[in-house]
Amino acid sequence: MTIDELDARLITLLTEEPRLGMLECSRRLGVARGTVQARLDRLIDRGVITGFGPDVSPAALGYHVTAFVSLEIRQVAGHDPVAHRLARIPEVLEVHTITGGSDLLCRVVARTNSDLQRVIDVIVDVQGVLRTNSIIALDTPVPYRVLPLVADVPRQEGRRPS
Amino acid sequence: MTIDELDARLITLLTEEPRLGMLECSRRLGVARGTVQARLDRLIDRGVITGFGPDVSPAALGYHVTAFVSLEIRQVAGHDPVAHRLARIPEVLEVHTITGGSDLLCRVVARTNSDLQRVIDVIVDVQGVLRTNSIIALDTPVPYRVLPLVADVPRQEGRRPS
DNA sequence: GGTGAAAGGTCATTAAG
DNA sequence: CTTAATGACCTTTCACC
Repeated sequence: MTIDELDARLITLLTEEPRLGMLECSRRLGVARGTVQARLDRLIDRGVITGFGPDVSPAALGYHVTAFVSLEIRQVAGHDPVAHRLARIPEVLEVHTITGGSDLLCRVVARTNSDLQRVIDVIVDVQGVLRTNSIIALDTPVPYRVLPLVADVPRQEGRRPS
Repeated sequence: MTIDELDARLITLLTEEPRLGMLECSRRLGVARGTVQARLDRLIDRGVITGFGPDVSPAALGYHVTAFVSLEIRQVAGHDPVAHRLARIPEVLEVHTITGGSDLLCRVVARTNSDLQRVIDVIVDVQGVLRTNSIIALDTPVPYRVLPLVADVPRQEGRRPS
């Protein structure tokens, strides 16, 4: 249940040049085209690759403010109902249930700081939300990425073959 | 500097069925193929779409633990040097500079809870890091998504035409 | 390995801001 | 007048059998 070095190279290649065809991939990787196709299919139905969706930048859409909002909620029948209501807010990009003093952590975007106030007001109005605490992301020196992880997996396996 | 309804429909379509060709897109959207291509190109070089990379699931690679680690750092000449060093750790998927009591917020993954301890140890060893505080994400009821936001932008523009 | 089907580019025409 | 959409044509390239 893991990936080998060829898989890692394939993922890396596809990440760097996503619009590459299978044939081009096979040439660059130095393997047969059928191999590439088979590897890709396996990665997809093993759930390693979940999709090829276009990556959209909220900032380019005018949402220049990112914040992490932690919520305390009324804990009745699980956290799910609150999370479900939060999911209906477009500016809420992500929700986690967490350990520590708070119950939920949301990643939120807004057009401006005062727009963030509006979004937070919407969140506070969600039934079951008791308190919020917001932290603004001023800058993102390391944007989300998984490539280093992908490249690392085969090396770890190499050291400790399962 | 925003997107219209056709752009939103195109992004939505491509997100739901990423392996669609331009021709198929044009058919589904009811516009000419050249239009789809032109729109896509414009979205890409306006920075709205940043890439088509394969979405990799860390969980499928064996990294079942996600945590948010906030750091206090020695504030010398900017936060950049520390962030730069953090970027060399594969398990660190994301780094933000933030407001509030801490200076940096990292999204981190690990194979297990005790593996998380190892990763945190690596982070603590980074030069300039004074203190860490970790919050584990137990569950993710709303995984990262931008589609609702994308669908919302044209509607907002429609209401308040610029 | 061959074949049908797209991608990707250019162009002239037309429409709309 | 500028910008965008359209349909037509063409060549290269790929996906599938």
